[in-house]
Amino acid sequence: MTQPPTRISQHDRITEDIRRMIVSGDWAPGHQLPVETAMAETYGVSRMTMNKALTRLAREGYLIRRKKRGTFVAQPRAQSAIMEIADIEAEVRAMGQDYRFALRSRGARALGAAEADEIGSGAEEGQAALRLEGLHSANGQPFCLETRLVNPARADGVLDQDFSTTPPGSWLLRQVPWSEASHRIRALNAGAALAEQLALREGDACLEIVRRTRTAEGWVTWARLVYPGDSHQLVAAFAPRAKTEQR
Amino acid sequence: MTQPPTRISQHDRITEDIRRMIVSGDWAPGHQLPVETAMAETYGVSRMTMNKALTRLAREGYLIRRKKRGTFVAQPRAQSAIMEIADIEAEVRAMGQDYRFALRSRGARALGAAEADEIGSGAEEGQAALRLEGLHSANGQPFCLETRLVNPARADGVLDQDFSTTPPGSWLLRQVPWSEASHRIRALNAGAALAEQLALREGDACLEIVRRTRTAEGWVTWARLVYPGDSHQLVAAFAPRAKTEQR
DNA sequence: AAGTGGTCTAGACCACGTT
DNA sequence: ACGTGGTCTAGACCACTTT
Repeated sequence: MTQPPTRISQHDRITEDIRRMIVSGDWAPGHQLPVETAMAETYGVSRMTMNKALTRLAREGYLIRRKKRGTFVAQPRAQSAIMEIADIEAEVRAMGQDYRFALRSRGARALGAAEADEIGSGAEEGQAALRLEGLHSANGQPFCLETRLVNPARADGVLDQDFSTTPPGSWLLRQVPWSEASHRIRALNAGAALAEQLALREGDACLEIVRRTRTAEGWVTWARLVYPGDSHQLVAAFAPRAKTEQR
Repeated sequence: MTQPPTRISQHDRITEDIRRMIVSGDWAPGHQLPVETAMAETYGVSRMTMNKALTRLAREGYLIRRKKRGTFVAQPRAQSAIMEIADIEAEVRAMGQDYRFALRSRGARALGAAEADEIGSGAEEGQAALRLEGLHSANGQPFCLETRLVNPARADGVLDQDFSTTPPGSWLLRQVPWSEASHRIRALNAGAALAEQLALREGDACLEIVRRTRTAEGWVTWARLVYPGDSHQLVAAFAPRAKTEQR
């Protein structure tokens, strides 16, 4: 009952073993696993340890567990996947390129009705907001045009902050901990103004990402990021094959 | 020591309690939590139960735990987020629209060098592949043009399958359990052929998603999905504020 | 009624990293 | 050396669901 000289924990070993059976197809979706106590005995561990592995696989979406029914291999999720949207500065630096941010315009003003509606999360017409527009560039080339609205009530000191060369996103990230964000991605044709800012021809395809950030207390910031479509792409590596943490 | 008449488990209650402290900002990033034993006593549970809650929060990315150092609130991740890419049929139906798939072309042939390179995951020039092209439509309007390559060696029976009205994605999902996928998203201008297929004007912006699917044994399928950029958008709701399952 | 997973405990030993 | 989290156990009771 003593552990062999391994560095890896029992429940990790068991978790990986079962996961391998599933992803290799040896255990097809719908396959029923032995009962917990039997598997514990098979692996030579206590039921608690076995339970830890099975519970984890269930939370990750590989298994479905039902009382009295048993434990089954889950159906893979319908062609869905997960895409990470990275921080712009980190993304540029990760490519080994020089990163710059330049503020183009700045102003404080009240929200319009359409803006408040777009922002959501309790934003109201007439509410004060800071509006910023700036350009992210990589090796001197336009990389992303950012338009941003910030709620001064949810970001203390934002009005005193100098964003002339520091992107507001980075500052906000440090100041407003643990906010939530929603995203929307689409393609659009560059208009005249956009084309000039991004050094494109009018009509060129661009990738637009709109990010809305909030805390439980209300909206924090709204950001629109526009990338030249031919040069930029979002990438998600081979990775999360199971569903997200379900909270 | 007996439980009060709650339906919720202790570790879930504790997990949510701590999570709330973090997302509300009461515990800022970097904040050090009391030691596990002390917190267990505070909550009136055993150390194992306390550990379950803390371990889970650490796996979800809210906490960083270091031996001898202690447990700390993590820094929020750099402006990253998670985007789900849904199944096309489900997506259309979710909008309450009529879904159709129509196969445009089909053929079996050997992979070219460039194709094999693009597919990756062990795909080799000269390897047999099934090539499919079809159009997904919603309420009779072109919704997405799909170009797909399938590895017959990894998808038994695919050559005998009739995809004239059934999208290959749905079939593959049922046949090839628990594969992994990587994704790439970008914007592009519609060429003449693409514009005709999607009923757009030449030059209109489109959203392109390339999905590569594989199992441990090798590549399964490669798919290119092109959406009219102005009508389609990817959306990720307010949700995963913590990092993905780390595996 | 019975079988299954869900939860919880009290105690123990270990690995690791700082001191 | 010491303090922290990491892991593990043997046993127990409960909740849920099907028979």
